[in-house]
Amino acid sequence: MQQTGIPPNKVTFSVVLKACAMIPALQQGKQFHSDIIKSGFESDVILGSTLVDMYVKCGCIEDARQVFNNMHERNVVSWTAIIAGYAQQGLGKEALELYEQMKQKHVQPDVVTYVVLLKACASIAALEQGKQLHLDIIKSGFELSVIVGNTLVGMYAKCGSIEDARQVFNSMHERDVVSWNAMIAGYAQQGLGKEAFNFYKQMKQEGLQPDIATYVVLLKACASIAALEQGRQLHLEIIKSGFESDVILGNTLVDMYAKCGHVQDARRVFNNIHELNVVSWTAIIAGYAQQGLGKEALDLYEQMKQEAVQPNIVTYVVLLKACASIAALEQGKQLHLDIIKSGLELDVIVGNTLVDMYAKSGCIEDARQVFNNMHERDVVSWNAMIAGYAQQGLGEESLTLLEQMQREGLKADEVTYGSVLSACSHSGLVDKGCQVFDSMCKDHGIIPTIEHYVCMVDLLGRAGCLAEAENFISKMSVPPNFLVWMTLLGAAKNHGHVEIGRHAFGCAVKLEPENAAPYVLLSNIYAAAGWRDEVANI
DNA sequence: GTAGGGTTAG
Repeated sequence: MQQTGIPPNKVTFSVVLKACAMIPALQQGKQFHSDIIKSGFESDVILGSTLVDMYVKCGCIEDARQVFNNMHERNVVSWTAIIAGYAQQGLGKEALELYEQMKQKHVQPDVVTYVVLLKACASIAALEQGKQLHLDIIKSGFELSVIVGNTLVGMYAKCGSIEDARQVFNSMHERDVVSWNAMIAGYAQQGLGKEAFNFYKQMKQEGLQPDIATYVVLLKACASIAALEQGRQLHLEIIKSGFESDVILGNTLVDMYAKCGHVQDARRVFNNIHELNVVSWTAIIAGYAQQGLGKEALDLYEQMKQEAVQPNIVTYVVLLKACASIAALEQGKQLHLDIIKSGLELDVIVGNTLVDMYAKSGCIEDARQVFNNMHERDVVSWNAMIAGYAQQGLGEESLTLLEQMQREGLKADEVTYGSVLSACSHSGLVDKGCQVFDSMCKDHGIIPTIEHYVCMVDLLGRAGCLAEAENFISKMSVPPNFLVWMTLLGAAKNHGHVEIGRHAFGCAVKLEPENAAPYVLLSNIYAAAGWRDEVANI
């Protein structure tokens, strides 16, 4: 067209931008953007909205925002396009903030706006805001739309409120296969595999045909509860339905078999996928890694590279976890280089996984270096580093990091405190550990888990404060479990404390009468004390 | 003849 010299008009540009969004093709999109400016169509509201959508679909939310900010005129479509962009990137907070601005400008939301806002809530599990939107939707009468109903079901399910999802589903005037899929997916996400299958049965009874997404969500339900037999049954149905060549379904089957512990079956499905993509490779690599077969996982990575499939963030995370599980430091370092080459080292999740890999491989200095070089750190980053110090028994360092993290305004969570307490215990920092525990409960409002209690008993017990440990157990807000008593019993053994040992033994045996471990420890205590008859008796 | 939306893979 350009060769014939016919000048493109607004409609032409609109159509080609849509093509760029579909592929997606950022470079060509940018070229058209500059052509639009040259042609003087810049201020057209339709082209502006299309440009926003093109940048969104190409993953460039910043460029989309810039176009949006420079628009002379903005209507509901323009606002919806940019809000959808933030929602798709998982930036639900920013999306909801834009909605507030939109209302201030007196632009009325329509059905599509509500759909993308609900998706924004789903992306950040903002249940309260989702409920408020639900009320607005009812007021506007949009709840009769099937798409709105389906989105509400998905929003409630992703926010963890499966009851609300069910209520919306039941009240819907019209349902299609997506409605059923959304409900089944909701149950699968919550690990409620049985309910998911009940819905599937009901769906078929009502005469609806399952589609590819139905099978995908059902297989996820199987994976979540390791229901191998139902997974096999579905596999047969998929073959009968003719969907077996679908790559997404194939990848989901690989994942289902792997999560059910049948990596051989996973491999068989993998070998039959016609067009293996990065997800297929990642799924099978993750399958081997989850089974503790780190070497096989790394071998597959080599094959993947030979097939010229480009790994992405998820692939690297899975591979680093495989390295960490077998402490394969050399391969981990090689992966680190590959990650730097691919430009993905700035991703927070990748950084966190690198810290964890180095720490688990015993290279605390390398872990710290990655940690220091990270551009952005979240609570997981700090937890990974602190856990590394805890594993090395470096109590002071973990305490310093806890303080530093709090100074930087991050909230330590139960995982952080678990690591810090464990580090204190291994370093003999009794007073510090007790202070941290008190501060965790009183200043930070964290309810201690049984793991925290075990740590505290270990901390006191190791230091020889057995009476304090026993007293601590008597004041716990949850009933002490077997491990708590075993920890006290172990401490009693190490410090030759017969009375407390007997008490801990009695409580442990009450909880797990079949377990031989308490008997072994108590007999050791008696033996050390020279009580031969008691040893024989036990 | 032109713009934004629902379920679904690692």
